[in-house]
Amino acid sequence: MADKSNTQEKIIESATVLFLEKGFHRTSVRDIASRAKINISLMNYYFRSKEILFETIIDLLIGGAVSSLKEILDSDLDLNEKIRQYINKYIDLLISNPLLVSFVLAILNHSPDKISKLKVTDSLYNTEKFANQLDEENSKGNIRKVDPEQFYLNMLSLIAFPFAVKHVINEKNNFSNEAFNDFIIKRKDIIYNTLISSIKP
Amino acid sequence: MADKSNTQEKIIESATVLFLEKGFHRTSVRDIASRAKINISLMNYYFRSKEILFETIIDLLIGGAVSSLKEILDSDLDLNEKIRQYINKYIDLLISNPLLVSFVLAILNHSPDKISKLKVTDSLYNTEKFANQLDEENSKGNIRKVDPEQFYLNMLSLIAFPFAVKHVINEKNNFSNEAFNDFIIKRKDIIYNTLISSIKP
DNA sequence: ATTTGTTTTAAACAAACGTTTAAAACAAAT
DNA sequence: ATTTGTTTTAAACGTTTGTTTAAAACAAAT
Repeated sequence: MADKSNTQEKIIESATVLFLEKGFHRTSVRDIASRAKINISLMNYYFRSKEILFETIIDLLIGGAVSSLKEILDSDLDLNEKIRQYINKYIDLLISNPLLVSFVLAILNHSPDKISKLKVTDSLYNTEKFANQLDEENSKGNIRKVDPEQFYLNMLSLIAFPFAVKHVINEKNNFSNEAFNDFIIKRKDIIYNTLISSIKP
Repeated sequence: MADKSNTQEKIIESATVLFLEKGFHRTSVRDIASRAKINISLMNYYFRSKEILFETIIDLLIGGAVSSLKEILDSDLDLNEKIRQYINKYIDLLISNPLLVSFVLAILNHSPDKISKLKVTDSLYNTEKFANQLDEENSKGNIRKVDPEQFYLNMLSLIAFPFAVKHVINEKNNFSNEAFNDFIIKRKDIIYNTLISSIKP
């Protein structure tokens, strides 16, 4: 038999790049086929439709990425250390795939129904343990009283937003991709200090 | 003569809503025409192309919005008061047009060339005065030493990002649009305190 | 009443889209 | 050597896309 796995992988690889770069609607099946150097029909042969191919790739891209973040958030780590590790892991993850933020935001705003069925939901929605931890630390007098929902959103905003405006940041500061990464890596400490000083009693 | 201005406005109004909701590529000229209850050809009669109509609307939406923010940033206000006013005005602006963030982010990532020619550039790029102010306040010993670029990005992230994930926030917390606005208005103080406590000496 | 210039209309354009079809090419099993 | 099942191919499918055309409708000026 012919090499099924090979072409299937080629389709996913090419489609992933294109979907990340141009989004769903700007990417045509002919784009995908020509980049993967395969016949157009093979896209419908292996995946039943462009839509299904897209959802497959969403799962591949997002599913694995955020499950590791949820682990940290649900761990028994000390609050400060948990925040530190969460920031570091999240930023490392986004540095290795800087288009992920824009990709998710695009899906969120063009087809919100798609995201709620996906694994992102579980990992972004379930912040109960972290919220309880914040409440408990406040009861002990270790930190100020905060709305956990707002605090978590602050953390997420400071981590993710810069990747959504990467183009602007780079143009404004004449950054190369390496300079952008340096700038982002510096943010690990900055975000940590900002968040910690905002809850210090 | 017939009512030229009326139809032109109808086109802009309808196209604005659709572009904001669905973006450029998901909005067809037939969508625009049927919503404005006009003939398809009139879109090409008043604006030469869908592209030009889109750029016209970008200028209308963004141009006016951000120029008022730049005024605050370039003013001679005391640092704390400037930060306070900037946050408040920005959030008020986004509450009155909650789709603006997603709209700009979509343009940024699908056609970055478009945004650099626009008025957003001037208002987002020129943060020199604000940066100098931060440096000066540090020299006086009033605030900690900070990278102005990072601090400004923090401010922007905390303000804008929640609007980019409005859908997720609402679903997670069972928020109505009013509840979301309440949640966001509470952020005015939260963001201010977070930023100020991060630069306190 | 006729001319003039502008606005609106219906119809069609070529191009691109996602998808389907039916036959060819291929490798393994009988 | 032939059959079987899978993979690949070329061509066409019917829609939808943005845009153009040419004629009609219209209001104001002569």
